[in-house]
Amino acid sequence: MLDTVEGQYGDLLLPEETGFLEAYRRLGFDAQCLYVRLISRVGPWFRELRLHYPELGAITPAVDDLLQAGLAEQAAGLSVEDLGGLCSVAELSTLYATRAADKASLLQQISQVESSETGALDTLIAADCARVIAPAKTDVVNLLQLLFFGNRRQGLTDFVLSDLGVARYYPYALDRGQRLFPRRETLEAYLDCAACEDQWHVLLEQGDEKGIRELAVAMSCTAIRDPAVQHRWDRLYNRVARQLERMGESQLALTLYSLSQRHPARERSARLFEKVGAHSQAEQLCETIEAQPWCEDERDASRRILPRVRRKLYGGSTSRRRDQFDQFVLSLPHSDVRVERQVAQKLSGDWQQVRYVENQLMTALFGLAFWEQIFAPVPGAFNNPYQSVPADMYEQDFAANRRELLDSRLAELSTLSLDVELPNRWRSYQGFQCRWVNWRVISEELVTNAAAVIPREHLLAIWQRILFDPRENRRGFPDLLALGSRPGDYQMIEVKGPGDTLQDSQKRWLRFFREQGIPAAVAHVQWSDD
DNA sequence: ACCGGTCACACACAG
DNA sequence: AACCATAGAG
DNA sequence: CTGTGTGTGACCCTCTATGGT
Ligand SMILES: [Mn+2]
Ligand SMILES: [Mn+2]
Repeated sequence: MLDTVEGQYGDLLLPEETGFLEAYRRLGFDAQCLYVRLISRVGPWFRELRLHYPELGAITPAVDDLLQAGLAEQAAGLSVEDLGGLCSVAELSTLYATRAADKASLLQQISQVESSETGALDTLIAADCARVIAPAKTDVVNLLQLLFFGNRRQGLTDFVLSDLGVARYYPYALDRGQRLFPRRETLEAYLDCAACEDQWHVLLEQGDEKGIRELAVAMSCTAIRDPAVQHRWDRLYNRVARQLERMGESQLALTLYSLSQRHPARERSARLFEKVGAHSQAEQLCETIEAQPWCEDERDASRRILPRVRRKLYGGSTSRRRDQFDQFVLSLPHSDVRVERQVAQKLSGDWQQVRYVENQLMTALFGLAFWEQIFAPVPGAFNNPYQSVPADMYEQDFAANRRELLDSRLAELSTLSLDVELPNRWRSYQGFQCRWVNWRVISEELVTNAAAVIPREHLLAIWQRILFDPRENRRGFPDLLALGSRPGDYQMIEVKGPGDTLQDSQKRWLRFFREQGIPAAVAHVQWSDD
């Protein structure tokens, strides 16, 4: 990891960071291993006496090595809480010759005895005849990890899971010359946003409303953001503003939403305008939205809000035509089994098979059909070898960034036999991590059957719509897929129990299916026993 | 980004 | 003794 | 009746040693 980061980002490392690289490389092998062990554990403090790593030989020289290199530090004091983390109840009882009902009260007693943090530490060191240490420079390691992975979620465990084969990643071409952080300033901008996110999480967890307001004000003061991290800020704006809404801080929420260029900022703003009685502003914003919606979900929301607002402004009534979908009603008894399963069971006599697949099947077929395009080496798409999807998978320009690739693949798919091609793809890629394919659920048999029965034109239409907006259109598929034995003999069925209604994403797919002549229906369940 | 985000769904409430 | 949560491991 | 908001549960390597209650 260090070599990769140095190669890719060596020029924008600070002296402390290059210093870390040198110091680590100068360590003996055992000390290097120990350092990795320590930073992988909770800590921060460790009793040297309790470090058992048979593969490392003696611990003491390794610790000496780390201390000398400045990659570990000795404790100068220990809070009673930290002491409790390092010692079991039995050990504490012996150390302080006391007993107590539970660990908490034992520590309570100890805090009476120990007047200072050095006291607790000295007691422990005297008993252990060994040091208490913590790994140092962990913040530098975090930074290097960020540079390696391009995100803050992944870390050393991803190496292990990959080595073990628990997670296998498709060997896509990775261009380390393409940098997520071209300059130090980009990195710093990312870290600024990250710090703000952390602060937000803390405040939210503490329910600190005053702190949240202050954070919001601070966020709204810096309006100029590095474009490379703008969408990160937008996500944070939306989250904080949503919380401000709940706190009744409409104005502050509106300010943050106005800085965000990410759904649902405008939808929420329109709702807020309506709520505070600024109907003409709500109207204006809805008109803006409908002139150029950021996504279909936003457009749908606006179409609900705008007529309502206009009614309030100008009176009158506008009748909205309701969606009409193919539907039927089923009577079922109450049961522990999910309604979807019950309906599948009930319908199974009419079909070859009825599968409860929800979003999983169509997304999987999409993933299999466009695997090579998804994993194509588009600049910036892959920052590390452990990704299950390109970085821009859910961005608006995913398809635009791969236009030619996708077009030629679409042309291929319109001539290939899909009931051969899709199972072939399944076998080629089986087990490789891909966000579109849940291998646990999608069997080769299911892919084969689906591809044999669902007409090519239907699949192509569905895939085109997914490509149009991969973020939104990967959800909302009906619960059930009923397959017959002949091409074209199938139906998708959305099950609705009593009190459940179609969601916007579900309506959008159902409307699309209706337009395309794709067989789909809604099964309304009523309880037969009440 | 510190077990969170995403999805489907049940339920409550307002008009 | 039975049970549960957690950390650490590959 | 519709449109909303809110809260719940399931799902994301898996096994085991340890320690606490
Ligand atoms: Mn469902
Ligand atoms: Mn359903």
